[in-house]
Amino acid sequence: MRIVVATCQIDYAGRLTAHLPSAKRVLMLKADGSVLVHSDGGSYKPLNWMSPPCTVQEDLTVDGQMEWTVTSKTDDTLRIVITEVHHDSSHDLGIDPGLQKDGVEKHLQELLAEHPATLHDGLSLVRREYTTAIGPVDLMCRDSDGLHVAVEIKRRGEIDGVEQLTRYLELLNRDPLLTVKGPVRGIFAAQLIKPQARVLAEDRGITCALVDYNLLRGMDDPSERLF
Amino acid sequence: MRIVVATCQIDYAGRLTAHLPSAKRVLMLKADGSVLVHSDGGSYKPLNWMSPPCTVQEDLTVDGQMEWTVTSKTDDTLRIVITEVHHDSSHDLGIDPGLQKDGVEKHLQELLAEHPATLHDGLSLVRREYTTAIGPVDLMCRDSDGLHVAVEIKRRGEIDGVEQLTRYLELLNRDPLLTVKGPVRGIFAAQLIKPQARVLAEDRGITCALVDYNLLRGMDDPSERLF
DNA sequence: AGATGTATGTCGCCG
DNA sequence: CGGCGACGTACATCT
Repeated sequence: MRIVVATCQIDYAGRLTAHLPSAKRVLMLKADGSVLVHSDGGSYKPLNWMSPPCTVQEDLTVDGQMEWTVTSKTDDTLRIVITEVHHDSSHDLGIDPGLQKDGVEKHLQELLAEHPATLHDGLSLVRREYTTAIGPVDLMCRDSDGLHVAVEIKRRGEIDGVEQLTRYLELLNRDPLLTVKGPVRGIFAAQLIKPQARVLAEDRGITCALVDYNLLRGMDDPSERLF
Repeated sequence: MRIVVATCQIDYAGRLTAHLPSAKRVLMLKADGSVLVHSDGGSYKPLNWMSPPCTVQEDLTVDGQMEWTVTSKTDDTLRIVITEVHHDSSHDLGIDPGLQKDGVEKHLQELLAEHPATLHDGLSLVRREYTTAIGPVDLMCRDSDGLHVAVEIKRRGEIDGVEQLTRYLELLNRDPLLTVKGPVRGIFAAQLIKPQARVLAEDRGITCALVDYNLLRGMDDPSERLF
């Protein structure tokens, strides 16, 4: 990792064209050749960047300015003209052990697969990621009467999630094997359900279920968790 | 902007929970208080971060390690325990003049609104952002026979864009005022059209039009442009 | 402030 | 490698 603080102006040409007027900025050159241009504000997104794989070529212009030309395989180019270098240092970071995540949709799905009855009394799991022609249903369950129940899980329940579940239900209810005892019902499960999504779901006869992640996690075997 | 290269371990708790084991990483502290944790790979996205507005509190643990606690208004927290500092420098960057972008969908739309005939011979503009109940049609045009033509513009033409135009056409073709002389046709215009999108569009009777951005820009009045 | 649509989105999974 | 969906999506724009 090389870190350069420099007064520079930048031109990017790729999917779009962009220009950065001359100013003092931070340039990060990662080991894989990727380049990030950061200012002192904004968010984690750089002003400009080049994703790997790419190559950096360092040149000197006729008037003695340093110029970097970053080129990707897809012909995107980032041209950085450096007027003044304020800082330049390199650091060997090694390979990062990586990030351990917890609490995303996949994890919610695992927990609900273990405890389907928290969604509706008497509910039991048939299959996780139940495959259909238009995509996998998060959880396929059966209630105490033997009726099938399709569960769509979201961290945040919005309208598109209800649409997704509606499409699944439409398809599933054409399957004679699943509808022997009656139609397949739907449960829309999320940690937070937006009012519009709730209205749409209930209008379509889909049950909404709020998921308490911390409660579920507490029910889970703590010895399996790292933290 | 403060840049620290340090051996550190990190815990994040917010919308999700995440943990980073001890390793050498680059920490960027921006003037607005935001913090970015970068490794030597990946893309422009940091391993972990905290978006502004947030505050950084610097402490010393009982065993003499440096510890940063970054807190946001929404109670997200990022805890960074630093074992060893390899580099630490601060730089006054000032306010960045900002990025000038060129070639995004909006700009394409402006250019095509000025030159609709490049999409199809004899085409003339009726209205940009033609409002319907399900959203605005990018360009509403009329051809040399007086038939209405709805144009959907994308930088990259993919299936969802075709779906969008299909929905518009379905609705527009129910309007007796627009269909006096015949049905409303569709043109799917993009700088690049993916094969699947092209197949779907043509199957639905939608014409595909590749847009040559540089050509259009050349037709445009150059005195209006900055570069 | 909330809803909507775009993004040089990126990332990961699965075929 | 392409398609598809999730993301701590971020971000701008409009209501």
